[in-house]
Amino acid sequence: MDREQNGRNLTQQLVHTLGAAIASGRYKVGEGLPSEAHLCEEFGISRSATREAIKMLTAKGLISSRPRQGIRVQPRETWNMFDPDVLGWILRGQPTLEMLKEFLQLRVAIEQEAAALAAEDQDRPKIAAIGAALRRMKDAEEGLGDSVDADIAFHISILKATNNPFYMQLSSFIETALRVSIRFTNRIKGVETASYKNHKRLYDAIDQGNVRAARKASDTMQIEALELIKSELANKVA
Amino acid sequence: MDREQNGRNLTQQLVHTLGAAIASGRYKVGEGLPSEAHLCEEFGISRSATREAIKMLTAKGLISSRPRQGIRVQPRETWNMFDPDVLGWILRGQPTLEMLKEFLQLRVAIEQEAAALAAEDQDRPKIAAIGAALRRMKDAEEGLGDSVDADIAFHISILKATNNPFYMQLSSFIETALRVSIRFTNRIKGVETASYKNHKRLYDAIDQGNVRAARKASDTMQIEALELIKSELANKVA
DNA sequence: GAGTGAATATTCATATGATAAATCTACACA
DNA sequence: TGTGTAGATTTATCATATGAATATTCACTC
Repeated sequence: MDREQNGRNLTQQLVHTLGAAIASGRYKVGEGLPSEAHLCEEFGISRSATREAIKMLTAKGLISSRPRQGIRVQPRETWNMFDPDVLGWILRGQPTLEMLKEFLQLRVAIEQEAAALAAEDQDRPKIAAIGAALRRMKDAEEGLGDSVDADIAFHISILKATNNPFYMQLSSFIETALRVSIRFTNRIKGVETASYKNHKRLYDAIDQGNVRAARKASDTMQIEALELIKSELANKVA
Repeated sequence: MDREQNGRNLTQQLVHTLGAAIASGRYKVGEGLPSEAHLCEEFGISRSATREAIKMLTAKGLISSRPRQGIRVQPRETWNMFDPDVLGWILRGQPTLEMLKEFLQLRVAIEQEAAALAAEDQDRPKIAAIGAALRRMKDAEEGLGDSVDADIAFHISILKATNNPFYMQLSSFIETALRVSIRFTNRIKGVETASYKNHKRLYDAIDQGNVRAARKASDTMQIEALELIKSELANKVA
């Protein structure tokens, strides 16, 4: 194993190496990974480090480990899909259009309601943070700063403005999903899709506490992207 | 530590003991847990077992561990709230009304869209499974079987009918949230709140592929509960 | 006195070897 | 054919030693 990989320690490195391998399907569900002893040899590290990596992957639901049975890949239903690492491993591979659609179907649900909650909650400092993110998007349109980062920051700031820890916790999920989606849609359309106008409409609705308008603005933004992907999917099949 | 705790091995036991302690707030965020060596002594187990438990909790985002700094409780934002274990530890404690409200706010988003997706997708076998769960609810009303279990099975079957792995993965989240919520609302109202009629309306909408009606039926079911909790919250404050 | 940097001590990280526990497999036996 | 037992394999746990990282302290310089 490449011991220079980032600043991570051995255990972390192995976790990411194996996690990515499992997510990519290199090890099939149900089948076994190499045994503990075999992994040590393969990566040239001690049993402690290996076992700790195995335990971390177990905690994320990717594998199980029992005496005499060995280490097995668990069915995907038990994977902690909302764990940022797991999500990253899945997406880092080859995100299929199908997968992108599934992401967006969840984003539609989450972000729409988040916008509504933010509008309802009226936490002024946090709404100000949304405004700041909006300005960053405008700046980005004029070449100042990265537009993808600004776009993501905007969406995250809305989640934070819900003051609901569950929505806040979805930040990393949304961030990952969004980054992949944006890259993908930009590739399809050949242009940047982030539209300042749509985002401003959403911000204004939240700022004014207009729950219904906030929900609608969020919905509008996402349905576009979802339709795009669905039509791409249809093309692929045809 | 009680070595007879379930069939779990030492590491698992320690994970659950510490996880529950952290979630309950026994160890404050930012502050340190006892050091590795101290934990070994306290629970009478070896360093390997202790370290593996620490790694599992790290993987779930509850703690961090660095040389010379020790083991620290991470801020709640980094906890994997959607990990069934973490969620269980949080709820097993004393779920506050506030927390219940937050759950429900997420359920509203998820289940509403899930119902819409199920109606749109029209996966007949899975819709049949929703019908079966509905019948179990009816039976439960007549004293055959547990009504809470039947209620939960109904909601889970809708998630499965979306054919979207992200929604499916939320099953355990919804199950936990639902079980706690039902117990709570029943206590408040002094009666069973599961209403067969509402659930049937939702099933019919999905069965007929009526996306709009499905969304609305799901929404109606949950807004009721949310309003109940909100008014309880208002009472408490007053 | 303030700031800088080296020495120190503490704590986690890794390695290794030994033993225990779990459980699958196969074989002998009824 | 079914059942129980012995053996083999693999993870689980323990114990101990050494390495690496870093917060703290304190002496030193300006």
